Amino acid sequence: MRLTSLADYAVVVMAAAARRPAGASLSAGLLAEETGVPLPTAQKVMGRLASAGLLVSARGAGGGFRLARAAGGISLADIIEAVEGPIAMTNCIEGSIHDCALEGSCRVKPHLNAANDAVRGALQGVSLATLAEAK
Amino acid sequence: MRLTSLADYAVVVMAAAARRPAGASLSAGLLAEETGVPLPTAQKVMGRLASAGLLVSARGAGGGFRLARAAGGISLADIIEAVEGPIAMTNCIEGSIHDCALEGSCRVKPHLNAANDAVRGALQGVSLATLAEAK
DNA sequence: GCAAATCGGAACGATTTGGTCCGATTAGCT
DNA sequence: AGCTAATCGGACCAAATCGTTCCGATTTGC
Repeated sequence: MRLTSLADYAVVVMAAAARRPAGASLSAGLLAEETGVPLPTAQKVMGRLASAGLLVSARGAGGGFRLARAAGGISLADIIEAVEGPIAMTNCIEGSIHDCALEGSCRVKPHLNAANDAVRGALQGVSLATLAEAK
Repeated sequence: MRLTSLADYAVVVMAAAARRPAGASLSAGLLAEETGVPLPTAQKVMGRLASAGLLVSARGAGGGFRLARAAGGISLADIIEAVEGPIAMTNCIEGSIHDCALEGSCRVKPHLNAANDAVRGALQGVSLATLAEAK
């Protein structure tokens, strides 16, 4: 139940981006310097955020990133899923993966499913706009 | 945001133990056979559950494990913490660890703290008695 | 006193993760 | 129009964690 360092960095970077004027072009170098995240790591993180559709990227000189949606429309769950993959406490909750030998006779799966929804709901309730607030 | 396989197995084993009459002596071999969890893995998991205080163990022939408390007094969060360690989404939330270079100037930490409490609350709200129900 | 059964901890291999680097692409300037 | 500089995108490699297995310590029952 711990999120990876990359996801942690992703939250920090996204919050920094949300504090900037909307529509401005943010380079990975700029946000890395502002947040203190090492540049190569920031590049990797922002790349994943872009391919997940949370950031839109522009290549070449003068390029960079910008938020794909308003900060209020991006949730903490979105950011975590962009970097870590689907939020599923167990493999058997993800629809496509069935590598659990106990599946079929497992008695606890439905309960875990409910718990997973509760956790996911808690993370979906936190918007990027909130994360960017001064506190 | 995915729990490890060991924690997953721990939930399955604990639910199986809770379905048995309270006070009975359950050996690792018995629960392994009943749940389908490989025996060596079940041993390791139950060892951790015992040292965390969720199970009490008795050594020697005729020994085994039994629940330390009633099933209603054990939460899903307890089981996960016994196997995985404290539920803390980021290192900086755990009090004793301070290996984040951003700490001190980090703007998002208080918000993550609130999110962490929400997740933890969702897991504490699920009791082992519920998990042991037929569905 | 002996033997069987069970827990406890240590060691190994595999998978995932985190970090770094170099190539592809595009705008802006000369 | 060509060139240069800046920036993203993907591939590669080291490190840590996780999962599994095995063997030794301990205790009851005969």
